[in-house]
Amino acid sequence: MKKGLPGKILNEMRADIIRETYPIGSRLPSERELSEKYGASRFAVREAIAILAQGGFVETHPQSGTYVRDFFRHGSLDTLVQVLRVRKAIDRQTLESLLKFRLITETTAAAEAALRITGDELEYLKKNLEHKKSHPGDIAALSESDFDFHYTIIGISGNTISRLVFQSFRPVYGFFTDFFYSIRGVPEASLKLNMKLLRALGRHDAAASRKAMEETLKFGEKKVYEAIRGGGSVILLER
Amino acid sequence: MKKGLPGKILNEMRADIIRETYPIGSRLPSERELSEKYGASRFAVREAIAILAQGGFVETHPQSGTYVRDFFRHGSLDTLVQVLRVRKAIDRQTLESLLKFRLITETTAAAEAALRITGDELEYLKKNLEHKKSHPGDIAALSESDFDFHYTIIGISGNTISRLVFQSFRPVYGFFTDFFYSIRGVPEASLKLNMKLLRALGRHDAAASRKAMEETLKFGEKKVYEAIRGGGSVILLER
DNA sequence: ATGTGGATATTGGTTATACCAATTAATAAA
DNA sequence: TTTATTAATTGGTATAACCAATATCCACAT
Repeated sequence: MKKGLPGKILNEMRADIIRETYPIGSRLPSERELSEKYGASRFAVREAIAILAQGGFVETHPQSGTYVRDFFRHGSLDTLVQVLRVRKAIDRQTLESLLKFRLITETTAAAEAALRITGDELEYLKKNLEHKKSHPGDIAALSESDFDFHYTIIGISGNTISRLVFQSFRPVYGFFTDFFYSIRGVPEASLKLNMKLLRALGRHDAAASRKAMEETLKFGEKKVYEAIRGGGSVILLER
Repeated sequence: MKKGLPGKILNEMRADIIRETYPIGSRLPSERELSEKYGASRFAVREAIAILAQGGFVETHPQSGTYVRDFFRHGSLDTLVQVLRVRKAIDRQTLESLLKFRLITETTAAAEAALRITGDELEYLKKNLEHKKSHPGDIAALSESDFDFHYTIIGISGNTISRLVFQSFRPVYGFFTDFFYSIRGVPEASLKLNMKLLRALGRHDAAASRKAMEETLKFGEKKVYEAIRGGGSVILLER
C-alpha cells in the first residue's frame, strides 16, 4: 500500500470512486480544488491521480479534466480486489465465479502437487494443520493458515499463473475465511478434510488428492451458500 | 499506458528494472540524479516511481533510497505481463503453466457457454470466424480475431474471474498468436477447429463444446511445442 | 432570435526552488 | 579503537509560476 500523504489521498479518492460518490463518467474536481479539499499540495494529488489512472479507475484529458472510467469494464483482477476491499460486499455472480474458478484450478493443482510434493513440503503442510489444530477458536489464525495451506499447494503444483491469481486475492481472502470459520462446526470439519487431502498428497496419489481438494472446496461452498441463503444479490463480507 | 513525460520515464525505468540493469535489491539512483539523467524535473521522476512502487517493482525507504523489489515474488499477474512485454521471452515453466491454465479454464468456459449462449452471441462468433476466413494471410487480423473469439466465449460463460484473468493477458496475447498463425497450415486447421466449436455451441451441447475447445487448445499446444523444440529454457516471442 | 468568432478563464503538464526530517557517512574527540 | 558529533544526502512536501490546449461565454453580425 502507498504510504504518506499521497497514499491517504489515493485511498480516499479511490473509495469515493468505488462508492460512486464520483459516478462513472463524471469529471473529478480540478487538481487545484482537490488539493484544497485535502489540504495538500497539487503534487500529492497528482501522484494519487497517476496511480488511479494506472489502476484503470480514471483517465485524464489534458486541459479538460480527469474522468472516472468504467473500472469494471477496463479493470483487471487487482481492480476487482480493490473494489471488494472497499465495498466489503460481493455480488452473487462474482461469488459464484470465484468459487467455480477455485474448484477447477485448485483440484487440478492438488493433482499436480501430489506428483511433485517433497518431504519438506509435506512437513510444512503438516505443521500448518497442526497450527490450525492448536488454535481452534482463533479465527484470524485459522484464516491465515487456510490461505497459506491452499497457496502452498498451488505453489507446489508449479503453475505460475494459478499462483499469481491466487496471490491477487490475498488482500480480501480473509473476508471469506473469517466468515467461513465463524460458522459452527466448520473449523473441525474443515481440518478433517484438510488432513484427508494431506494424506493423499503424502501418498502421491493424484486422483485422491484431486478428490480430497474437491471435497474441501465443495464443503466450503455448501456452508457459504447455506449461510447466505436468501441474502439477496449482494452478499456482505463484513462480520 | 501512462502518457507524457512521466510515462516515458516510467517505461524506461521499468524496462531497466526488468532487464536487471538495476538488479533486484539494488538501490536506484537518487531522485535528483534520475531527474538529471532523464532531463526532467524531480516530480516527473517521483510520479514514475510512485507507479513503479504501486506495481510492486520498487519500494521506497525515506531518507535512504528507492530499492528494486523481487517483483516475481511480490508481483501480480499484471507484473508478469509487463515482464513478458519487455523481455519478449517466456521461460518454459511459465509457458507450460499458461497453456495448462488455459486448458482447464477455457474448456470449462466452453461447456458453460454452450448452456448460456444466445442467438446474437452465436451470430457475433460466426462473424468473427467469417472475418478470419476472409483474411487468411493477415496475421495481425487473425491474432486479433483469435483473442476476440476466446474472450467472447469466456464472457458468455459468465465467469468474471476467468474473464479478468484472460483480459490481463491481452497486451501480450499477440506475441503468442502472431507466432502461432505464422506456422504453415495453422490458420486453416485452426479455423476448422473453431468452426467445430461454434457448431457445438450452437447445439447447446456442453460436452461437445468442451471437447472441441480442448481440441482447439491442444492443437495449439502441439504446434507451439513442435516449433520451439530444443529451444532451451527461455522461448523468444519475437518474430 | 440565432448562429458565429474570438477573447478569456480554466485545466492538466511541467519546471524551479526551497525547506523539513531522518538517515548515513565522514569527521573529530575520547 | 571506539564513541560522539557533525555534515551531507535522501525522500516527503509545499509554494509559485508558466505553458498550451480546451471550454466557456459574450459581443457581434446575420
